Amino acid sequence: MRISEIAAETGLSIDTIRYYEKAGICPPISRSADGRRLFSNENCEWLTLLASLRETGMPLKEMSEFGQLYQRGDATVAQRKAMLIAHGQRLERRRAALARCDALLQFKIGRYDEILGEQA
Amino acid sequence: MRISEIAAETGLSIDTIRYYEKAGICPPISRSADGRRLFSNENCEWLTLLASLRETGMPLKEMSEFGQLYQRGDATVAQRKAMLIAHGQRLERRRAALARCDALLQFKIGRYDEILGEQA
DNA sequence: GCTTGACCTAGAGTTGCTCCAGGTCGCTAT
DNA sequence: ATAGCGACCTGGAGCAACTCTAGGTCAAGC
Repeated sequence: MRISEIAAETGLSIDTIRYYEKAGICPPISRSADGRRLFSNENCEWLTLLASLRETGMPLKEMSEFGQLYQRGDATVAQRKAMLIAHGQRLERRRAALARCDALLQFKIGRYDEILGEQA
Repeated sequence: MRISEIAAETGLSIDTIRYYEKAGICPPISRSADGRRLFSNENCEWLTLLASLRETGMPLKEMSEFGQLYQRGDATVAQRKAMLIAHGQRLERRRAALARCDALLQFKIGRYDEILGEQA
């Protein structure tokens, strides 16, 4: 697949994908004869996972660490599982922050509606 | 209140609070005789709101715009309401991203457990 | 054969912090 | 008194994670 297809598939920007490759956050991507990136299915799945982890707050350093472990095979499964569980806790904290903010928004919007009611 | 108390209250770092004041993202804070910041209750509530909006992905530019509107009084209530509603939609998208990532984590962890079962 | 569009690279710019060096002030213990 | 401590101050450097720009290659369609 071409880079534009991967961008559409993963939601990452083309620049971000190139940046991830250069910084070693995803594995090196194979190239066509004229130097363009050609993504395998495995590349695509990997970037989809990375996009989801990143979108929910995993730092790049941790993402590349996860990639290193993956490359070392099944011996690192327990470590990888621990990383994903830790990330799950991050999700939980984010969910709580969203809920708190939502409550605050509802409260504020309610007060705005009162003011708008008086003005009318 | 002192800056360390505001940091504890809002979850923002002391550096971030100073940065917000310098960048005009929060209103200027009054000072004690020897130059230390003294936060009013209103300052504290405002920073609490900003912290919650920021934590859930509102850009700083939008936050200061919201502050500008607030300063212009009740005439801007409708605009401010629209901004908060738009932010509520951002919350919704974030919630969906968290849920997708959570599903992915559960799936991956399940597969890791299978591998770990075989290894045992 | 020339233009168009998708790709390439290197490098500069942006956002939003975070950290550091060097300095002030008020308080306590010697 | 003074020496040290802790909480604060400023200006500016450093950093993470993109995002954009300039200048270039190449294949395909008109």
